[in-house]
Amino acid sequence: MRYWLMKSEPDVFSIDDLRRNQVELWDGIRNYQARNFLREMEVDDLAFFYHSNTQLPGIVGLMKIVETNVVDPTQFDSENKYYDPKSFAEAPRWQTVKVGYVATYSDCITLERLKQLFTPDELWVVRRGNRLSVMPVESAVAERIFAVAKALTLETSSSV
DNA sequence: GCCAACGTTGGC
DNA sequence: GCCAACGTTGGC
Repeated sequence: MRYWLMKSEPDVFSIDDLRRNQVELWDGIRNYQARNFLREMEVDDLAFFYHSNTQLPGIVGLMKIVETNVVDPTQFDSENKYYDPKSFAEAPRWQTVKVGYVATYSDCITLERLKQLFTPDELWVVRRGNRLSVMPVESAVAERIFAVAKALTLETSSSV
């Protein structure tokens, strides 16, 4: 089982939207490196949900991969923002996954916090100028993120 | 195949 | 809103 981090702009699609829908197709990825990671995903892999391009960027929750190698339908829809006229049904260029809601953390693990805790080699999202929206997270790093999430929850509940 | 121009991402 | 990073496009 592997761990991942996936970015989304909360104005477009947030952890609250995923909680409401429970399962969602992760569409619109049009970067080959990100797509290659999507292709590597397996059912039951876990992915951190990261809010980007927002007031308080950071990890806000957890999701699970529920279906893999899904052809992204938006590539064939000329009305869609993610339409790719160079992709053909016989050989679709863009595959993605369906994700399932697992949890929302009681507090956002902010980018600022992540930068304090992890080196750019450990967690790519803290790399300066990083634009990749889907990336792997090593197990040991994932475990440390889980520990931080747990500590935040305890902090919150004990301060009430 | 090189590289300048351009567009997008995303933190701040 | 600014701008650094960086992927993509297109002329040559």
